[in-house]
Amino acid sequence: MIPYQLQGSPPVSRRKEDPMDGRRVPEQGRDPATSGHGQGLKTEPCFQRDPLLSSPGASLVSQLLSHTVVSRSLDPCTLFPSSRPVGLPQGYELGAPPAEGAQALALPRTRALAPVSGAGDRESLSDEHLRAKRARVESIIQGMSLPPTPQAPGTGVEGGVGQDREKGGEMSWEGRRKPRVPQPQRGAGVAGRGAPSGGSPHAAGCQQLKEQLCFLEQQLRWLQERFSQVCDPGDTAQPLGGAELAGKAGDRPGRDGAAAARRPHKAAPWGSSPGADGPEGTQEDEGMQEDTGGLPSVARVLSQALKHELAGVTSRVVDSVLTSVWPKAAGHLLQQHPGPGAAARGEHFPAGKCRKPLAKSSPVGALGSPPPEAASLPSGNSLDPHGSSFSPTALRNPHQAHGVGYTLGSAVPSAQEGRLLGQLLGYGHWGSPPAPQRCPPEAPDPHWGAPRLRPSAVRQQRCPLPLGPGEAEGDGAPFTPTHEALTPGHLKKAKLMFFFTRYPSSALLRSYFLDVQFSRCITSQLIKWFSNFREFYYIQVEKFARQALLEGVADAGALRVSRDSELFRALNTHYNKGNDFQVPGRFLEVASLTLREFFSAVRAGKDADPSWKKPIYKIISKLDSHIPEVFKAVGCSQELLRS
DNA sequence: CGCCCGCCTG
DNA sequence: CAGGCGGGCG
Repeated sequence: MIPYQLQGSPPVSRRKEDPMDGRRVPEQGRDPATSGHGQGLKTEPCFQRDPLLSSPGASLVSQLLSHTVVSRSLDPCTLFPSSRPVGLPQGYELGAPPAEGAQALALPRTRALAPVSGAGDRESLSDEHLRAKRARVESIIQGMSLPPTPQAPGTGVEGGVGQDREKGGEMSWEGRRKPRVPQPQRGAGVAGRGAPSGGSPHAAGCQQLKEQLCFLEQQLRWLQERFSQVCDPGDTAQPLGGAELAGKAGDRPGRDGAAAARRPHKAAPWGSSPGADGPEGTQEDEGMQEDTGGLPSVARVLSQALKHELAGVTSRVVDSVLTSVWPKAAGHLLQQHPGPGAAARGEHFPAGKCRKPLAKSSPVGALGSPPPEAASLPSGNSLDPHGSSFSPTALRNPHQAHGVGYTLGSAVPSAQEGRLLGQLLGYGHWGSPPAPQRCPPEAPDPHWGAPRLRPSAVRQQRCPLPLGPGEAEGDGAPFTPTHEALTPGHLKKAKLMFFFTRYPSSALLRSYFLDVQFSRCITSQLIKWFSNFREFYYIQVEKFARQALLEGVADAGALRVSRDSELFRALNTHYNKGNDFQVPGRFLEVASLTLREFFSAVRAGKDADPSWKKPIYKIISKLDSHIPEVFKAVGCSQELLRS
């Protein structure tokens, strides 16, 4: 009726927001060197600016070890007793074969925790092992996340850094990103940049691993958290069906209920009032309360199983990292897997103007470059939503640390890592069989990530340790064909990706949907999807912004999107139905900013201008962050459906 | 001209 | 979500 006429009527045809002039603005975020297209397009070499990477391979490891400022109670020395990073005296078997290497490192830690140095009864030490391994992963991740810090293993710097991290959540969002942004190519005089920019060979791999680890850790904790919620007797009187619960926990009152319980106030729709926040803070490591004698046997079993699996996987991840980060030690083992998988998948690119095989340009890698304009963020208080057990660094880094465009070699981290990580996340099947994989055959990987995504596995109550012969690889062909059309699984994946990127370029899409036979049609569809996602997103945000305004909110800065806010729930249920994915904190920041922008704009009456949203879109378009490589996992799309 | 964005409609 | 449309950009 009216609509049509309005639409056509020239006068003030509604609000004809034109696409932002910076059309390619979105690309900006992807192009580390520039914010437009100015100079460097695919300038691979230039991006290796990450401070951490700028140090020679050897010292890289040193840093990993020396920066071991573990969260509370963990003493670096405990983790790495005699192993002195820098010199690495009697070559602490860092490069030792995977499994063993891990053990070697783990033991000391274990001993520290349990004087019962008895390496015999592993069963009873499982917990310690788990913790130890987790601690190690954390420390490594944290270490990698930390600034270059001149080779000062045990200097006081550590302490300072550590504390800083503690406050990580308080640093302003822009403050965290900004630093690296302005950095031109050739290291300016920035202090931290002192380190030479050597060891670029492993740089790429390292960066990716770092990034993936961060992401991985988040997901792991997420899993654990959810797991414990499921098993927690107190968590509503849900029948201990563990498995089934897991699947629904998300939508159902189960989780939300629990959350609500923790935060009764259920603040205003637009978010919780400042100060009154500390989301997961309370139940911190609910997972830590583990073996509480209270857990029903079934739960206990599940708990144990999960712990064991976690331990194993964690251990492997660590090995993987060490191996990649410190190839020298890894001996021949290392072999810079340029990703045969990548090559193999490259063929998926149809003719036309498809980008070159991932092998080089990797628009993806170029991604994550921190938006220069991030400064525009009015966001005063940056949040780190969950000041909980999460190591702040782990949370704040995945999106900024990756910053520099690494990725020169394989855009795909190496089928191996991809696999491991992917499986950890439950994206179990892999179409990339090639992977020269070094994963120990006995690796329980195949089952990993299953706990929640594949209830059946849990239900069977497989024996804790290794793999349950039951469904070994059995289900489904390991080969994922390249789809001609987009499937529901792809849609789901796209939605999750939206949490990282609102304005993906077609190139990026192509690089993340490797199991799809791209065509103009497919590409358009994907782009359309994101367009739709955006539409929904902006509509929601605007709605809440207006609501906040009506409710008398005065300061835009008070607006915040927390995991408890209605807005978040609205968005989450649309992009993350089932709630089986931990929404990256960064998304909350972006959403918060969007909310504030809308709020301010509306309050200022700018909405009178037909294209008042344009500026906002422009801002938001610059906030895309790098999408975890895991999403490239072939089969990921399919697996997602099952969850 | 193709690509993509955003809006609107179904 | 998908179509269709107008529109800006390279």
